[in-house]
Amino acid sequence: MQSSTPAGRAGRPRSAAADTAILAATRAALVDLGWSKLTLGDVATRAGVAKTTLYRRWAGKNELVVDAVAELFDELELPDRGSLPADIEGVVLQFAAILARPEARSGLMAVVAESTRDDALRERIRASIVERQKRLVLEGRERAQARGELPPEPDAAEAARTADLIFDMVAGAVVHRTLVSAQAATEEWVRSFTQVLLWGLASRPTESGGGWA
Amino acid sequence: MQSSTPAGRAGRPRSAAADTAILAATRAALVDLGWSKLTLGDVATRAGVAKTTLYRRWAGKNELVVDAVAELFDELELPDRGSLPADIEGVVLQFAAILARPEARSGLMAVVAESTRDDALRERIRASIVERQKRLVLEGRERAQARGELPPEPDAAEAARTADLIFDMVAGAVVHRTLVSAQAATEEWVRSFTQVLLWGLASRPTESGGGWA
DNA sequence: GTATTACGCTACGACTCGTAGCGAAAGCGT
DNA sequence: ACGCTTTCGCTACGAGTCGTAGCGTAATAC
Repeated sequence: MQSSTPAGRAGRPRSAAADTAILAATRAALVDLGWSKLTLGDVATRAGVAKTTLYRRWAGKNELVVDAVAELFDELELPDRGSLPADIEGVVLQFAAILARPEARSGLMAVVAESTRDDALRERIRASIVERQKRLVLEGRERAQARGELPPEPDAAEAARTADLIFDMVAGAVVHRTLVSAQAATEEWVRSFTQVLLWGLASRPTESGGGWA
Repeated sequence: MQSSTPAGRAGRPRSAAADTAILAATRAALVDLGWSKLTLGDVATRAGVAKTTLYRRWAGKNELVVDAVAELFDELELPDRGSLPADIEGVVLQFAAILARPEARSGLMAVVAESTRDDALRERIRASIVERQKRLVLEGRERAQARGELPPEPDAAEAARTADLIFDMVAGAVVHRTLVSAQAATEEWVRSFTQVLLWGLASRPTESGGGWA
């Protein structure tokens, strides 16, 4: 016999308020201290919970920061600006605005760095951030196809490869511009970037050889 | 009266061998431990020097890792493959090969993350890695112009902006592909990426409005 | 009411940090 | 050859963080 509660075990349930408080405290600590000087003890104090509570829910600093940063990117949405170039510019500007926030800057790159030696962490990042935001590429393409700006995709595998390429180019360029080159992704820059991306994509063959434009 | 030695102060000179040993030991430690678990004491032991010697030469872990990683990218060179697309594909593949090495993966992203909160560190990265490798973009453009594949640049400022855009797109996309998406930059991927980049750039107006193609 | 789980708190050994102090070693200039 | 200057290796140190264990209490399901 199953219990009446869905997946509920017996006993005192975990406080959902504590979760949100901890994640918010983590972001605040990232702003004040950055990743390397962030300590779990400090986060616990800021959140008003015991350090042990933190260790009961997260395996370590990496996992905690991934979850704290992942929430930031959930506010991304694809604005309907009327045309594909305008849509892309809009979402890129949103992405740049998030990366301009210190809690995203220091946190995101740090966990990516750690993930190069931790497969489980990399998978956590992929699932909770990367794959989650790839929706924007897919939505954008669907909307452009509905507008007639893009042709339908004949080959599903090729379409997936193209989506991956776009995502790597967009996210990579914006991250590199803002974090490595340390220059703001201004509207002018975004416009130039979008133009290069779209014209370049227009040249892509559908596999056989010729472009579709 | 100046001393005869160029910039030499009196006293025992610093061992150049120690520098190379320390940087090599740092890369070895990055491979074995990654950035977060790398300790300066361990590096000193691996290099066969005292921990105090290390602190006399570098301010901290960040600066040390920047120097250790920067050396990796100095082996990049622009191969002459006969055409601009082929040249780009060649250098991108080299870049991807370096990023495939664990000492580059974990080290580079970690110091970039730290640099978001440390202006001096960011400047050190910019000078010793970013600006240093931007030469590849400039060389590639010059060579393509000599071949007649690209027109001469009328506006120097616009040319610099374009070079920055190219660098952000190339480095960003490769880094994102290999480190975040965690997929190898295969020849097929590099070919697709290069095609998009070049076709996109071909569309760029020289400022007035029309493309030059 | 009872079983079960989460929570807050304290304390702990192990480890790393960055620095200070010392004597010895290695060049530089005369 | 000789002193001057700087670096080097070594040891030791207080401060801080880590992750865990143990305990009594609080909150929920049955």
